[in-house]
Amino acid sequence: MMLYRTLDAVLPAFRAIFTQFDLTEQQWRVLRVLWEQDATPLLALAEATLIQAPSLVGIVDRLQRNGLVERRRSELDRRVVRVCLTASGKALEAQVTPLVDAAYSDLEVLVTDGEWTALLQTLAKIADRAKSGSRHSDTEYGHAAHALQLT
Amino acid sequence: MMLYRTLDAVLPAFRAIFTQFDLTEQQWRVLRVLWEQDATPLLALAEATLIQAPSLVGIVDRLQRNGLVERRRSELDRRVVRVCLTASGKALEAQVTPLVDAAYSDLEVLVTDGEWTALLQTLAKIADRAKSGSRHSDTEYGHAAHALQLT
DNA sequence: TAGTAATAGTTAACATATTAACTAAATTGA
DNA sequence: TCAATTTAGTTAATATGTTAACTATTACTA
Repeated sequence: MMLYRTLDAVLPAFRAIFTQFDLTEQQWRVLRVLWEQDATPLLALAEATLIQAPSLVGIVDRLQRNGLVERRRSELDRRVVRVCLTASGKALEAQVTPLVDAAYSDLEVLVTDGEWTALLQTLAKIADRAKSGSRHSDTEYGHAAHALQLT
Repeated sequence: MMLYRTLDAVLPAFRAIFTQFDLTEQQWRVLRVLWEQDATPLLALAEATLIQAPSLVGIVDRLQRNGLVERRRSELDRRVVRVCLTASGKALEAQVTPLVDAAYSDLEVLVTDGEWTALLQTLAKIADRAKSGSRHSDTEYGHAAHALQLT
């Protein structure tokens, strides 16, 4: 899959940045959301980062262990756990973001503006339509419905 | 990253196929290569599947445990382990491939031919140039060289 | 209002990714 | 020819992905 090959080529540059701060790519994805909206409930964080809840639990565990975030149980709805930045977690933004932005800029130079917007549009289109197509397989018919859809 | 969102939308349709045959996506990627070129050395398999060797060891372990492949040590160069299909492994191709091809066809319908080829070309361009760019960071300079490159 | 269903988060079990270190076998070069 | 290096594959340690099941709360409904 070409998507994999592209990720495979692009990610190392970003990982090189993250390892300098003892972060993983996923941990950065979580922090990036929190830098925008602190105190996000865990499930909302899962949706925003495209990381499923069970994975996120471990990621937040490790961020917490490293003193970058903390969990706070909501008083209004005691099922909700809000993930909050600590002082160190907040401070990290100023260090990491410039490097990541610069790496993005390096990427954008590789293709023309037109190619870039066309790429994002096509990917968005595929993601959108593929997702709505696969929703039907979430019915009680399961695999059978999906197999039918393929023929 | 849009690439993630796209994979996230596209992969479930394929996974639904694989689970019917007790396969994972990675196991299928390995089989797909073997169906083209049986008896492939493990490291060559790693390169062809974009799966790193340490991951591949476990994947081949499980394929072997399920009776789909077997390991054969080369006589010419006794370091080399060739991964070979068993009869069941070969038989699986006729079952899985049609379903996967159909799923691909479903995807191709989502966008025009022009968008599709433009997408692949742009991704290939990015993958190619990003990879050659990051090769420099494999020098003795390590992170330092990379940080410089970013400024 | 008791009983049931839905929701938020977590745990469990297994498969995979990533980096470093390690073994065995081959290759190289003084 | 033998010591140093390289190569193929593996192991180890840690982080993440995936699915199912489970707990604690809250919301819904007869």
